[in-house]
Amino acid sequence: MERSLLPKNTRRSLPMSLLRGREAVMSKFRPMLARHNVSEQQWRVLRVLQETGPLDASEVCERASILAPSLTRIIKTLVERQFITVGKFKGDGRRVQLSIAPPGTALIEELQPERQAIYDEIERRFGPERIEELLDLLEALIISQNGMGEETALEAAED
Amino acid sequence: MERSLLPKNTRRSLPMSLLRGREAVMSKFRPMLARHNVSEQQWRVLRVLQETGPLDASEVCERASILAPSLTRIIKTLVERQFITVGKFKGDGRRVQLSIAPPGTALIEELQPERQAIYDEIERRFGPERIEELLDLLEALIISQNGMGEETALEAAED
DNA sequence: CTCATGTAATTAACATGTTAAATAGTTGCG
DNA sequence: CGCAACTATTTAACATGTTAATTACATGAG
Repeated sequence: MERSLLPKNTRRSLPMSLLRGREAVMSKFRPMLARHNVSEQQWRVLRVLQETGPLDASEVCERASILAPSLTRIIKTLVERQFITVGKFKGDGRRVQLSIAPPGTALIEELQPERQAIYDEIERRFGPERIEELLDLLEALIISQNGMGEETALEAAED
Repeated sequence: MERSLLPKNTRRSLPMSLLRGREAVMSKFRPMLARHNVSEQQWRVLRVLQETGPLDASEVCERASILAPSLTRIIKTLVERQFITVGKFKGDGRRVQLSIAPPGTALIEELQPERQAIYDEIERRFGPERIEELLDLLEALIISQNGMGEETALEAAED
């Protein structure tokens, strides 16, 4: 059976489409975050800590899809603004324990209604069923490509 | 009919899933680009110019999903490496005309086989039909959210 | 023609992405 | 115990994302 050729044009490219799709969604949330002087990434860190409870930095990186050097910088600003606290991780002196602080929780709760409204509008335009379909496909995509994440397909194909 | 609530957790969030999906795919291409000292964004500029022919900067921004200030910097490095050339745009002194140069074309052609192999591997793991499904859904998502791109859903809902 | 307005590109300033290297603490083996 | 190898985090250096301001040119109303 024949393999597909590469995407003919950049409009039909998977990385480009994922990027533009993300931008289409995030452009709705960005103004809200900007009004509260919180970056996307800072917001993701807050949400992860709120949702999961105290975590070490590596876990936050994993769950928020942020690289460790970026997180180091983000931690500084979030601590300065008292949205999170940094403590020692019990039993391993290398790790740091990150926890959300009351002002962080307050911010999340304050933004909750507007987040809901934005999400509703996105859902209304795109359709609730298609959102679920898309989330399912994305999850399947991620699972299908994981393992040997950083080696090239060429190397994998040479096994 | 009831509206859906916000995604319970960050794993099922549309922006996060799109980000992780893109990362899952790009991690396969990144090593190839790194070996040739080309960034993702530089590569997108080259591909757009190769595919479409000479364009002004705004068009490249649009097609490559790169903001104008980033493109200004990228142009400098691509010109230094002689991958593109910058000329005057006929009939409008504000615009610049970007064109791919022979070394740029050569790079794209040189990488073509490896790109194909990587793409084939991604397709093999995820499934050709699901790739098309995903691309269709992403296109529909983008179309559904466009127009009033930078206003908030709250404002849109207040009409 | 002229000036106010609008647009394309650049610059500025700061946050984040990204890879490599450095630091500090941990673990296991002899 | 003592050291080699490993792991978590940080730092460094540079590219890009992002918004606001600036510059240069274009356009249209009067």
